[in-house]
Amino acid sequence: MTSPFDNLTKAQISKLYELLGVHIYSFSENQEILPTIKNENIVGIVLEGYAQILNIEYNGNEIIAENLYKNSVFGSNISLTNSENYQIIARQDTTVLVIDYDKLMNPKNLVHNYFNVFFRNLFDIINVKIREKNERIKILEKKQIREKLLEFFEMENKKNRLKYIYLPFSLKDLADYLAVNRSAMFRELKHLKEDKFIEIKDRKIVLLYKL
Amino acid sequence: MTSPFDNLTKAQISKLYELLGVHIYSFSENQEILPTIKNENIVGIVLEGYAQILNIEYNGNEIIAENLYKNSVFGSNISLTNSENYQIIARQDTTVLVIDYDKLMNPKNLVHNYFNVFFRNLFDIINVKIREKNERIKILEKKQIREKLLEFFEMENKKNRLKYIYLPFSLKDLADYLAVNRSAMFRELKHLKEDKFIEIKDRKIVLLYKL
DNA sequence: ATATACAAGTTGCACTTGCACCTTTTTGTT
DNA sequence: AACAAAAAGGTGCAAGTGCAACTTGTATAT
Repeated sequence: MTSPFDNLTKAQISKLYELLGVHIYSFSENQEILPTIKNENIVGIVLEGYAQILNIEYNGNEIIAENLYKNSVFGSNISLTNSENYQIIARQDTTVLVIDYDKLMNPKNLVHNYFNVFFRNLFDIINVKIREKNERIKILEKKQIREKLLEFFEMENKKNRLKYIYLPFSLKDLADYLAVNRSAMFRELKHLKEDKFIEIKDRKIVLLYKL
Repeated sequence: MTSPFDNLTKAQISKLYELLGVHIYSFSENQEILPTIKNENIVGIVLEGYAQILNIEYNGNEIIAENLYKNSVFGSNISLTNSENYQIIARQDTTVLVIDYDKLMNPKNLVHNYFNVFFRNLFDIINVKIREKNERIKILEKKQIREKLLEFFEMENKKNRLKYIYLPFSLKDLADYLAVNRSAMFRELKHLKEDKFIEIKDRKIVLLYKL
């Protein structure tokens, strides 16, 4: 997993900070990140901690648009839609580095090798993000909960090639990820158990049809 | 809209081609693109024409994963999932430039300014792609067809700020984009008309609630 | 002018899902 | 140990949706 500062020395990172005029902000747990500069064109990098991007719907519903872990990259041109109806919340004490997008894209930067190394790292991180989004879309396109679940199992299974998968989050969060009603998903999981497709023990799901 | 070769002279593009050892392939209408090198780690750029990435489901269903127009960038690490169940089909006579991903990411490239300019263009193009995918996800997360439609209208409306939108594609394609059954979507459009939310004339949809 | 192909539009019906409202189990806190 | 809070698990029911099977409209080609 690439980090934004891979292959850069401390001295180069300092120079990079200066070149891009970065700002570093710290937020405590449950604090809103970047409420004031939200509508500006920025790129953020999570240096420490854990935060979430939430989409806020007209009815007040909050949907987790993205999880931001250490080294995650986000920003108006990267992970956010052009809408204003979102919020970024620190879920732990979190440190964020903020770069002005125009400064990042300034062609003059390209003469500095340390910048180009950094930029290449960003490219790599963003590519991973696209792959994740493609996976989610492929699941959400499925019309039935059973199909969504099986597609999800298939994808998780491809990552470790075992006959079972470990959920990286709670079943409740899985329902959100699949964008289906939680109890409807539970019902479908029960049917899958009854049909001997799967067995569930806590967060371990055994894929019986893979045996 | 950024193209991969913005701000590069013909001479620089030649040097770039040499540096990256690019290959250029031509495909005729309805021909499959890259059937042989599909599983290799590549980045493709559409130089001319129009193609589509199709996800192929276990039951043979084909879902349009992405439209590739001129200057679109695609590839195993960019727009494709890590599955093998997809196909890229030329919908017109199409010319594609292919770069080996490892060659693209070779740190030695970073000493060449023309490479860095090119790389920056790719970054820009890919960011647009992420924004598009975020928009689609935001729509697909909605549980009801009506909500999906209204979210779609909202997003299209934000792009031109008028009281109506022009569909960029057919209603059939809209149903695919929203990942819902076509006739169920028609039914819901009819309800929206009956409820005086919208009026439809061909591909022009008037948003009555915006008036 | 006729045939062909495809998008648009419609309808009935069975099945799936969301939702509201429960209970039980697990987890964390004082 | 007692309590609160959250996750897991469950159920009835109404509403929504997918699907199949149509009709109508429109454009293109022969």
